[in-house]
Amino acid sequence: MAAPDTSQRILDIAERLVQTRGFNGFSYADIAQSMKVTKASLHYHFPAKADLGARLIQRYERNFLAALQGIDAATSSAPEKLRRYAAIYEDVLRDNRMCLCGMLAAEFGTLPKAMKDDMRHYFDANERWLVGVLAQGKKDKTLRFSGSAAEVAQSLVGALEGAMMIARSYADMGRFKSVADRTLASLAP
Amino acid sequence: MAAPDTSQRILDIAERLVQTRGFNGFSYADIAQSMKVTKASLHYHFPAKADLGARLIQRYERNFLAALQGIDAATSSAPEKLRRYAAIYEDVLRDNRMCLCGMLAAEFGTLPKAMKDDMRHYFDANERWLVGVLAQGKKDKTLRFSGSAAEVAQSLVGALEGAMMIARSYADMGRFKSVADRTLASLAP
DNA sequence: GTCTATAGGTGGATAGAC
DNA sequence: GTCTATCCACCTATAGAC
Repeated sequence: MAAPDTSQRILDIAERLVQTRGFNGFSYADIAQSMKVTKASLHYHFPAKADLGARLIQRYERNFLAALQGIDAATSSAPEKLRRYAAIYEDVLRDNRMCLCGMLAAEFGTLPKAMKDDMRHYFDANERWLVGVLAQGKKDKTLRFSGSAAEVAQSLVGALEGAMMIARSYADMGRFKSVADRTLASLAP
Repeated sequence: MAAPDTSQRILDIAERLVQTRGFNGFSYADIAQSMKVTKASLHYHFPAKADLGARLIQRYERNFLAALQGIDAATSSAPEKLRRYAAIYEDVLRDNRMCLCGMLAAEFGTLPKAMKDDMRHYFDANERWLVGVLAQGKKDKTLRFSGSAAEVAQSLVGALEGAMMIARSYADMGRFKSVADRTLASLAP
């Protein structure tokens, strides 16, 4: 097993920094110190911070979608899929991180255009998957809800992101779990 | 009516900046430019940025609690109180702002200790008021929910903050309204 | 209270040697 | 690919005149 290449290691460290401190809350100096290289080396891999940011979101979405495919492969029950979906958020929070794109949503006003677009692309993909699960659950009567699946998907994402953000400020996992459980329970038939 | 004093005008401008760009997304130079004074003048009123941040949260909480008292004075119906509570968020969002403390929750990892404490104080006060409304609604059977009022209050705050944050990224008020309506409807008896 | 001037630090970014 | 050295813009903050 080769060591992960430098670009990937940079992304790993930058990802954690954005998730804990925000895109405006870290600098190349932070990454350089953590990797024991100079700032100049980092600019070889990612010329501008905006490049780093965009690549960060793209990789995050790719990994997230892979996790969703993993859920699809592991279970066919709609309620169980939603539980595992919420469990992904829970794992991120347990690591004291915020969702990358939830964090960027707060900083939206200061982001380069490309990052704004990539961020929305992430939420769109997210909600498309949820709409599929919700439609399936409604069809086989394992889920019940009023309104469109798209509206419910938006509510779910918003509720989980918001609960995550606040629970992190209280360093209280239980707070997140209780909200997640309540939210999923509201879809029980 | 005297013009608002300088400290208040600084707070007004800083408040909007934090709500749109985050605490790490603006500088004294931004305020100075907007007020047509020098940065040095600002330091006379708020020696350090951390002082400004803390006073910002304290004033925000005071104003928010006053708005909640206004709701209590205007109506005695629990469901109507919740609708007006959500309408406050909606008004903030319509102005292209995020909730001040929702924004700070994202930046939590980088905030001075005093600001962290003040921020949680805001959410605590917020939830205390909601718990009162929820208890009243349960008692007079105008609201129905399972679990404790405290859990529901936390879910409400999280759902509204999260929906707000994401809707702002899409510049889509409808997105927020639909989530808020759904969330309140889930408490109907 | 507000100004000019400035200190001392950090930000992102580049040139050019190795 | 990584380094040293450096640029310049910007940051928070202070001293001292007015």
